[in-house]
Amino acid sequence: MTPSVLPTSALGPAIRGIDPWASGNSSRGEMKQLLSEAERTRLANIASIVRFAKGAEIYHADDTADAAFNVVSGVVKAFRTASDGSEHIAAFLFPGDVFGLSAEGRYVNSTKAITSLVAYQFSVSTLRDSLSKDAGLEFHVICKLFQELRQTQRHAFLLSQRRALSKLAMFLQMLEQLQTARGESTAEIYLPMGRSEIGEYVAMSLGAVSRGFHILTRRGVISSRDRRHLKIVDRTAFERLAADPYGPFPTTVQ
Amino acid sequence: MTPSVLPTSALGPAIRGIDPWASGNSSRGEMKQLLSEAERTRLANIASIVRFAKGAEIYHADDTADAAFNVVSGVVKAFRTASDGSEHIAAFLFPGDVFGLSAEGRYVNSTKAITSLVAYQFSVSTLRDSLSKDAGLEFHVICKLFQELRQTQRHAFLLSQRRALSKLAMFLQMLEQLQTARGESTAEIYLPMGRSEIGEYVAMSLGAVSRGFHILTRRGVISSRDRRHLKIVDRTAFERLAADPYGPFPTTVQ
DNA sequence: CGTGCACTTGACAAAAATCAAATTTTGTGG
DNA sequence: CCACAAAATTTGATTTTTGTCAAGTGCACG
Repeated sequence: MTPSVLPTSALGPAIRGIDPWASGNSSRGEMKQLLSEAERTRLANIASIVRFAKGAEIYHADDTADAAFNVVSGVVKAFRTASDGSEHIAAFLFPGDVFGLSAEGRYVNSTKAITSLVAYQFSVSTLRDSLSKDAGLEFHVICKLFQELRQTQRHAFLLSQRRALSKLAMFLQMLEQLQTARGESTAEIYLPMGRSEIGEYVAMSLGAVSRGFHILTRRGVISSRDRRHLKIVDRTAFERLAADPYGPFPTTVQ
Repeated sequence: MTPSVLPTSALGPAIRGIDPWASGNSSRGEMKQLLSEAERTRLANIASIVRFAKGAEIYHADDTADAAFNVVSGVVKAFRTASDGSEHIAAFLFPGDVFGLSAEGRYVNSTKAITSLVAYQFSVSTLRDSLSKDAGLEFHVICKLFQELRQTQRHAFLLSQRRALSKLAMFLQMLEQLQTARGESTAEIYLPMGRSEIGEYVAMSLGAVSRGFHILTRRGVISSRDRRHLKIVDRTAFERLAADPYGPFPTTVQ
């Protein structure tokens, strides 16, 4: 982990999420910037910007957790290597997400940039000080944690599906919703990760993932411009496969 | 949801968990009371004690989330019913756990008491006021969220296993560790839930769960006094099956 | 413009889901 | 405390699905 350090940018760290305590939650799928201008500026002062090349490891599971990160651009995978060498991906982290958040402990997962990555880096001890002095910030951490918890519950639900096609459809639905939440176009779904990484996230063999996409295409549910850009053609069939009782971005936990 | 309301007890609400910011984390598996005496008393003043009979529904998914709960004794399941009628259990909640925590939103899961249950009940709006006035309490909520997030990540990891025996072993390991964490005896593992509920949590058919226990018994890995009380006989074989790269209670997230 | 790595595809085996029937437990009302 | 009914669990036979292993194929990067 030896990234190049750049001067901190003007805007400052950004945490995207939903306020679970907000009243009207009409805009399903909308994630807003949780931090105020002032908070972002304050955080910028204790952060540095780091870059990682595609494929670079950011930290390794069980390393001492002395830094936390906030994604500016790019995508990160958080994974754990099992004793038999297989990898399980616990989460994909997108711009506005936070990872490594902790202190005086050890990282649970390894993290790796799956695209070229720009992120804010925080010293965990410094961050903790700032947190304890700023109730507003502390509150926003709670909001973000709520969101991560929900996202992980959805992942668990995805994994509980028995049919490969359902898993894939739910996975695509998640990506699409995250794309929407980031305010990007929904015309096409972009897959920043490879087939085997999808397999490691949805718990299917590489072969089954490939086959699954093939079948979805043959059935006219999706169509793809190339391996990483696809479109939902038959929305009805897609939703039926992805029937996810957990909506896009609800408001409550458990 | 029409529980009997009793006068609030002396001790007050209790939240069990680990402080992810605590320095030395030597005592793996230890969960401590996160709230101070004062905090518990303060919370007791805005809570009422409620009882639910075994099998009673506490609230239903998509209901308006106007109350949060803190388990005093008994076990709760948080689940979601899929469109095809099948149920997926997102979590089991034990004494010291919190559920329904949210405000002005709708519950994500349904919850049901799987044993007779005693819990503290909070009005979500009142609780939110207390939270915003008490930074210490806010901090402890963060701690508890960290722990729930970790637990959910473990659940996801369990679900990513392909072999039925591994899933079961990991499930038993979780129960055992929670038992330890609650300070109960570890001589025997107690299963408060039925076989089908186990299946709904680990994503296996009822039959596969039953067969799985049978095989573990036949192989001499476990032995059971009755359906709900079992012992680990061959610890080595057990750990090999349950090889869980996520330890009992680590300190970091992602 | 080649050379690898990532992906696809095929054949087969293994594991768990399903469906159905037999048993055991649990809870209830005499 | 016992007999019965209902519910939960075990067990068996069969089918479906996905994992595995092994070739191909093609896209991407140097």
